[in-house]
Amino acid sequence: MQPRKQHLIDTALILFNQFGYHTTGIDLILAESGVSKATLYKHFRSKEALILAALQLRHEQVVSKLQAKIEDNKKNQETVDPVENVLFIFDDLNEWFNSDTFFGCNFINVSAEYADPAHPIKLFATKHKQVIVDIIAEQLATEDNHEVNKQKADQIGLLIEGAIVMAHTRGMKHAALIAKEMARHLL
Amino acid sequence: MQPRKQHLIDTALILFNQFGYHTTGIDLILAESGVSKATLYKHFRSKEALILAALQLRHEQVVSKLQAKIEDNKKNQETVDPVENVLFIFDDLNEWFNSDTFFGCNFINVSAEYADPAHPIKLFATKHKQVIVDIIAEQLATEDNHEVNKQKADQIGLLIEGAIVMAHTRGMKHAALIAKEMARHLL
DNA sequence: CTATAAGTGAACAGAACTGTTTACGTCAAG
DNA sequence: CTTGACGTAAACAGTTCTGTTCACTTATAG
Repeated sequence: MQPRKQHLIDTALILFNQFGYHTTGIDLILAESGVSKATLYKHFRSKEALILAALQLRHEQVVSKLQAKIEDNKKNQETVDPVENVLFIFDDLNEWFNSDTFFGCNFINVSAEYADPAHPIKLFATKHKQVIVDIIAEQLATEDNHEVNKQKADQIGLLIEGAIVMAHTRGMKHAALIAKEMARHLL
Repeated sequence: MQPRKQHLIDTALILFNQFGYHTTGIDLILAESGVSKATLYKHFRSKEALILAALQLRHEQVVSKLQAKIEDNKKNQETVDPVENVLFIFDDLNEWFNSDTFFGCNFINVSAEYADPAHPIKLFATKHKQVIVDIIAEQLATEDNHEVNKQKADQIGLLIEGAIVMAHTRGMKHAALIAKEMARHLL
């Protein structure tokens, strides 16, 4: 990956998340990144392609951080505890909400702006959410009863979404702690 | 309220919700409503004013439906049951998710598009969410301990947001039933 | 040294939007 | 029957966006 291209994606991801996908124009991304317009359109054939690349980056960030933490937990545990191996997610959310880089979830936000369920951008967001829940289900897996695991994973997923929206639209930075208590109660 | 003005607001609300706030241009609203541009700008000084009017309408719809159901429940109960007086919300959500007029929550969506917390549109969305939670807290009120009620109301609010996002971004129309089970468990 | 790939800057086209203005209908109430 | 509020149609101004093009520069590997 050429450095300019990567820099464009990095910059675009931040700006899209902070200001929205329609609101953020190409020119702002160019000004902020210091890249010329011709270069942008050499690497991406449209704004939509750049949005998808930014979402792809975010997806990889989230998934790899999640999996790294899971690996880490497994190393530091002699006995694997499926509950604790999921609850840490809410601590991560808590950190995120209280950072100065929290402007809501890219995928929830982009879903709001690209409403058509058949739109590639919306499809990507849907897929991302599904992947996260699948990873959670995997963590909750015990020897038996996969159906129950999937149900519990959906419940955790619902709590995550709820916490993000609560933190973003109501500004309640402690939403992750509320969700964590609820998750502990349910698991 | 003049009929044209009301018709503009009604049309705008539907289109904004279905297609998004930036995507939906003035011209689409005019074409769909059959009203002229001059008339629109006689009633609203800007697109933003029309958005706020549409959100106000939606706010009133949600609040009045909620309160009507609460009144109804109180009449049909000899003993007031705070839990059942809140759980019905998820049945309403379930109907909504399975209707053909579900395109996510107006206020969550508009929060995604207008990210600046000081923007009047975002402020309106924040206020709406707070009003809903306050109504729920009121329902959960017993003789003592208001602090606990507020906490439980926030939990219910979180479940509602989670269900909406789950239904909207992942297309899971049964999300309200999942949330209802979780709510019953928590209350 | 030179060929090639990558990038710049600036102008431009074309589309889409918001918002304004003007000249012209319609219709009910006094 | 006329006045005034309400509405229409259409052209227009002005801005903002995406996307294209082209002449020119820089960096680097062989």
